[in-house]
Amino acid sequence: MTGIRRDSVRNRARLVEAAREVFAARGFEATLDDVARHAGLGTGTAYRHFPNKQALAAEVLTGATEQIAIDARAALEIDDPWLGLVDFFQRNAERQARDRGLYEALTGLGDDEAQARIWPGIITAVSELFDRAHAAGVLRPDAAAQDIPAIFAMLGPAFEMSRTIAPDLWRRYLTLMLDGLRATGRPDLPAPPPPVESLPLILRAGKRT
Amino acid sequence: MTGIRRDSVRNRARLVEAAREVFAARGFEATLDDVARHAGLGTGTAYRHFPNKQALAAEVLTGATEQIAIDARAALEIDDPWLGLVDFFQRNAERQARDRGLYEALTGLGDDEAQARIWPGIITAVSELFDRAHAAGVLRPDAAAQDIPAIFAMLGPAFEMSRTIAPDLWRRYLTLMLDGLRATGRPDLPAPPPPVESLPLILRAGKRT
DNA sequence: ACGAAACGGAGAAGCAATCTCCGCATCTTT
DNA sequence: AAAGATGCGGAGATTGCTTCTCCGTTTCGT
Repeated sequence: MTGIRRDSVRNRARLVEAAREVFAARGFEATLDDVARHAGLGTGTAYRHFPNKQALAAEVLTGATEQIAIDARAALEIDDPWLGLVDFFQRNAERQARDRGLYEALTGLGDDEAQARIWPGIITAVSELFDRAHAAGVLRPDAAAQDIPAIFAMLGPAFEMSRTIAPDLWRRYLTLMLDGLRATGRPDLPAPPPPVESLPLILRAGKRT
Repeated sequence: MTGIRRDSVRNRARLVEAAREVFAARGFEATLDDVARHAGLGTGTAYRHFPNKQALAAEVLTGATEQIAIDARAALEIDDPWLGLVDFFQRNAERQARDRGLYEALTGLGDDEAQARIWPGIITAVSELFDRAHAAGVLRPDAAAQDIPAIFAMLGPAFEMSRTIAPDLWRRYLTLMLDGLRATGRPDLPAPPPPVESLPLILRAGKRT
């Protein structure tokens, strides 16, 4: 009887690491072949360790996604309700700006179950941030927690620009939107926020069929 | 010698009309076959009248794109500098919300020459709107004309949501961003606006290679 | 040194879009 | 009304991917 081969274990780890880098840089459009090559391994090896791209992606994203809800809770520790909100958005935007795969997983382009699993937790956690800010009167009264996925979706193009133009450019546009969210005597927002049931649709919007 | 056949002329017109509808609804991902079928014609007919999809798209977009610069000039007729700016954004967003093909043509996903042809005119026209608003002190001082394409790019996801959730939803997020642009004692924007030379890159960002 | 396990990468298989081809239908002209 | 020219239709050839398999060769563990 033979034991577990050391090279096999090492190659699996290399694949995961390569996938992390490749998906972050190019999103899920990258092929498993791309990942394998980047890991210095053959295609066959990639397919022996993972049945398909989704499986590998799932492995890579676990943790990255949990982090989001953790961040939301951390933001609640910050005393100033406004700064807490800003902190949440900045932390998460920062990650997504660096990781295209993460952005795609959170908004529509990745796989569906992942989204369904992740967002409810985020919304719940962030709703508290919103409630607190509303109570303190620092957030415009007509802003709602349902606006969060929409805001992240809109940041997507800003992340892309950041990649090609200047790494920090997204901060400019996030600030613009956050300033729009502030409560300082401006007109009411037109149109109600999207209904909660349509959250999945918000995220799917833009997904090319 | 034979004259021009009437059915041929009519079919060409039908194709253009069908293309207008199909591209508006589904963007340029639609195939020429799709357009032909929607026109009630065969694929071959489509390819006889237009060498390829781009040619048809060009025909459909002429006019729609000129309209934008016209709108910008019209907005200058409005006395209130702020309202003029809002008017410009709203008119254009409205068109793009209804016409996915137009949005794609203006931002990165369409064909490149079209963009190069259109944007300079827009920027020039809108720069005046910005200058006027800056002079009146109604626009945050650190906002620049280069931010316009970026803002439109970010509205893209909002347009998609509007299509699937509520037709007016984009107004909510446009207002959010415009409110962020307003001059009412808020912190400076981080990161400078993208340099003018990088405008094409801004629009290309998000274009999948 | 031997057998089991894993590797590599060419290429099979599948898929989707673009575009061609030619027998058939429809027009215009006389 | 007949004839020739022109346009139509849509099946399928072509092209360009990506996904995934297969098996001769290499590397590992005992």
